[in-house]
Amino acid sequence: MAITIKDIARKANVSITTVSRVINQKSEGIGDSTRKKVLDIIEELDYRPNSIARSMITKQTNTIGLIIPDIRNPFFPELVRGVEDFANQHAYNVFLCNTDGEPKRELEYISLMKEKNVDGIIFTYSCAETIHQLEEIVLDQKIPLVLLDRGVDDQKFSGVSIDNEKAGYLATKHLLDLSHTKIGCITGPAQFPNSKDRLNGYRKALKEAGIPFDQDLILAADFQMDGGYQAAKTLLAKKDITAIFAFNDVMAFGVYQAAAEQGMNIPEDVSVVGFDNINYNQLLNPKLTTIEQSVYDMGEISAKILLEQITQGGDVKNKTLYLEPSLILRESTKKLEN
Amino acid sequence: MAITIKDIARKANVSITTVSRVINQKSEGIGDSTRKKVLDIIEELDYRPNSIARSMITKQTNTIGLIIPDIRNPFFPELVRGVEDFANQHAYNVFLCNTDGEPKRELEYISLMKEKNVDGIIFTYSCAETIHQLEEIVLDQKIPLVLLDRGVDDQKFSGVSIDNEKAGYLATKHLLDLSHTKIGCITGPAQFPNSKDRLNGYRKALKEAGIPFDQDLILAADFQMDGGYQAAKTLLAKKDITAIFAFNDVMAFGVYQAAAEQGMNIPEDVSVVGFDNINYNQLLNPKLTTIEQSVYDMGEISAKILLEQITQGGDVKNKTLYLEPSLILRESTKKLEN
DNA sequence: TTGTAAGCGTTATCAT
DNA sequence: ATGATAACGCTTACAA
Repeated sequence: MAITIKDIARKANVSITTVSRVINQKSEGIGDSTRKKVLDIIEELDYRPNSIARSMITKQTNTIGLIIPDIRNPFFPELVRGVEDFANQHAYNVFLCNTDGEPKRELEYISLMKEKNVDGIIFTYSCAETIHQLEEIVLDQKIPLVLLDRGVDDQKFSGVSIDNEKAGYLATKHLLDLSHTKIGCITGPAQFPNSKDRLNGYRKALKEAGIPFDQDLILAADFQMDGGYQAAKTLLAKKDITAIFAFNDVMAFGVYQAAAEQGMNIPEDVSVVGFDNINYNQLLNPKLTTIEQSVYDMGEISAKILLEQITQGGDVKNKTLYLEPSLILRESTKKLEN
Repeated sequence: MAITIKDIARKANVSITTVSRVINQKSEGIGDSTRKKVLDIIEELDYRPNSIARSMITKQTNTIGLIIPDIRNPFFPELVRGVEDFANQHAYNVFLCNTDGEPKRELEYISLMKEKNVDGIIFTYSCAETIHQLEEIVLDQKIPLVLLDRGVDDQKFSGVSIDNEKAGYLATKHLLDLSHTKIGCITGPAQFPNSKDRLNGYRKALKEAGIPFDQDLILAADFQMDGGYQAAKTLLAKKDITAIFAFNDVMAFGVYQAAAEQGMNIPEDVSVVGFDNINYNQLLNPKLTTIEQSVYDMGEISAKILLEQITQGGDVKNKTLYLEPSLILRESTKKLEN
């Protein structure tokens, strides 16, 4: 049997109330000698208050839920770390949940987290439809929630994301500046807001340069390497494309594979721009030019916003933050010679 | 105010006991009509029992702690996923904790997990000393714990790991078979049991081949890319080394960098073997020959063992499992011409 | 088949 | 400055 506040009280000849007071550092009204006595006994017995019992009363668990598609996607470890570090610094623990982007599991985890009485949730969703149901589940119970990365709805929830449109614009502009005009695009799933926004940036850059938008140059994939590979194969085959903009680095890896298979060199035959700047991608040959998003920061900031909402309680205003993307120039893009 | 078992009871005109019974699916003694009535109301009000309150009584939280050095190390996402999947399938949630291998944080997290009343802990430690303190903290309270990956102590705790000695042997043997005799070794921190075991395998292979062991060929690093890079620089400079065995892939990446800097080609000038077979390393040029460990499986198995211990309660025998490593032949090793 | 009541380990309220 | 006691929301003997 674990040792409880009662044991401390008994051994110190005080009431459990007193013990509770010294544990919670109530400054008011405790004799110095009593405090010391209690503290000593706590130390001696190595007593730790049972946080479950505490939670019952305080309605706080010092726990947050972090729901993401898949930690194996190299984008997420950095993000998770940002969340966990900030949370831990503020005495919170984090439940990690992988949904694989399946709507059913997304909803299940949300429910589960509610059942476990987390103080708040950070959620990277995959399915737009989930968001609607979220409102029912979360909104009326006022459990703080911040949407992370995949599109953000600044009406109903707080959110953190990069400025995806700007990012799409930057990447495309870079290729245009290198005289490319036939720029293939491998997007994420069409319904993802982040994909839409990046594509908007792409169109904007094109329009600015007076180049017509060609739907045939756009292929949707799944943010996986093989998806990028398949899409690249199609793009490289059927069009006189001189550059490809992949909406994440992992898919850009697939482009590398497809190019190698077809005996095309990067960047001589085709320029490639990625997205995310995940670790170790500078090991690629040639090194990948890509869009950097401060993933760790995103995680940290989302945790910060969440904890603010938690501590401020009830009716805080939602807050949506957009981080600045930037272009990392490496070796996979090259001016088009003619 | 969230809705409780009382609300259900009141609305159904039954006692909370009855409600509790139908929630927990006690087969015994509940009238079909009552059950249906209660179920309907639960559905209607979308009631979920408060797991905190439940935990107070049952002494179970359906929660486990997973303590690792750093999720950003590409070895861990796969492992974490294995744990989380298995846990989730059995209605457990997992707290993710990153220690950066700092002994202080390792201990803190263990304590924290105890305070949060997790049902068990999966622990990848970094500091041998931590293990001693673990005994005090964990053993006398019989909180189930399984040691993962970094060395295993089959006396006091359960554990899951690959057969590191065999892995070291396999890698070294492969290089010996290719006629290499001057084989540099970049190990992990010297005190890590997994490093020691891998080195033992290296020695064993050498001995078998009748080649003397040379301590100067062995450099300890930190499992990070830069550590591998530094060590490789030293090794490549001072010795007529023709092959390097790095104790993880990330350090092998560092070897690639160092080799490139010194204008050495892999595998023509130096053969390289890695360890872990992390994702995307086949994107390296040349593709990395490495030791495969079934990381996902390790995670899954550790979760399985942990849950067994949890459900069997009290005095289960500790269980230590060693998985089989295997050599993945790719392009970074080559027969030594002479 | 159903209900009453005790109790889990805390904190919060109100006395003393 | 300290203590008695009622919660918190549930499960579980023990009754009925």
